Amino acid sequence: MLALVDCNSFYASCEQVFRPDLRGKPIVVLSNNDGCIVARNREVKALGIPGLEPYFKLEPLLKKHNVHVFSSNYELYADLSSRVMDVASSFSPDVEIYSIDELFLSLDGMKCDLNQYAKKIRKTIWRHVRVPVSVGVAPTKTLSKIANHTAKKYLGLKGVCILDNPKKWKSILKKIPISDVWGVGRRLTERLIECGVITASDLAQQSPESMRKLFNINIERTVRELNGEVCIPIEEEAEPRKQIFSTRTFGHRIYDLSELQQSISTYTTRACEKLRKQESLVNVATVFIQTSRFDDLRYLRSKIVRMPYATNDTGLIVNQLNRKVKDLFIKGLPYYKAGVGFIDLSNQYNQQMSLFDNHQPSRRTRLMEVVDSINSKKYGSIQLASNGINQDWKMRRLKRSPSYTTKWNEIPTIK
DNA sequence: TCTGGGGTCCTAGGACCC
DNA sequence: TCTGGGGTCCTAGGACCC
Repeated sequence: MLALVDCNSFYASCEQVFRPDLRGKPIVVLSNNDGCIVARNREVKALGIPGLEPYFKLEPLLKKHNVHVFSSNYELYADLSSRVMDVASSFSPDVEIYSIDELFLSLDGMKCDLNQYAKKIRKTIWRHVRVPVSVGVAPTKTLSKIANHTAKKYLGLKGVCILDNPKKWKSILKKIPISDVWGVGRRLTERLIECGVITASDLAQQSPESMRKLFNINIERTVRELNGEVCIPIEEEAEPRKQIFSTRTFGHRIYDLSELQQSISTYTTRACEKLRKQESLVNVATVFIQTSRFDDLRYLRSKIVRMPYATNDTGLIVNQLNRKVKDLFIKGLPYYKAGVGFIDLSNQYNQQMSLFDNHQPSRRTRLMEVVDSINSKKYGSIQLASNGINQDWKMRRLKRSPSYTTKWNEIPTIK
């Protein structure tokens, strides 16, 4: 058996941890740049306010209902997330942290009442971190997602749902629309409904082989998982990413090549940190700049860049990419977003060397290690001048709450 | 004043070469 | 009148997740 522990409207719950006065009040959290609503708590959902909609469109409605609005505060969420993960991880030797707000726990070999155990997980996390979670228990990841979804939906279940035999999950699956199944998105929903597959139960009854032929191997896995057959195992060691991206929309439209290059330099720095963390080197990268799809002048161009050798050297990569930005840049356009992606990676310790190829000088490798170790103590202590000083293009976060747990001068005080 | 997320993986199709 | 292969690289965009 497998437990999926998932925080309830995580970002909104984080905003309440140090603001007990907001308990029971409606709260939304906005995406980067205060663009879209990305988290709504139960009270907001009850008002019928939709998620992933532009904030400026819903602002009047939110004001009318006295909804509390927060910019995203990733410093706070990341810190509270790691506390939730620490506490939850103490309940199983085998865990997989799946995203910032959810993790899978293997309960194999546990000789205990699953319902009692799930309740204890929930209660302990609340006591230690003051973040509410729901726990879904089932034999496969896909079913535990459904169990978790059910635990959240029916208040009477008190945040816990156990689907440990076919009889239990079969009756639940009939009530779950196909679009709520993990791995089934908007497009697949349309196509499945055309085939008469409306509920999760309908999908579970399809033959896995024919689903593979009609769609792809992932749907086959979903069908099998809905029947209790494990196809997607717990991965304790995160597989290294095959691609690494860092992209952002700007705080406002920018027109200036040097500002674009500052942003590319900053995003490349971030991508390089992810790259070194997973002990990879980049062979091929891509860089893009674009205008908004809502502006009259649509422009999106990207460029593939081959590195002279497999590298994790921020300085070298920034230099290579910023040269290409110059080629992509057209004067006079209102740029809205830019980004970099490392699309061909190899392992740092498993390089196929050639007698004549260049490779990264070892002093550069050591330099990167030193930079990372300095920045691990205080992020941003040391960075390239090419990132810019003022960074006027950076995103807006006008309604950000304090970083209560990660900045000395923002620690809450008790009067 | 003006506002519209970010990340990973995958694939269709065009350009180019032989 | 319309057709005629195979491989690689690159770009654009889609699908899904949170």
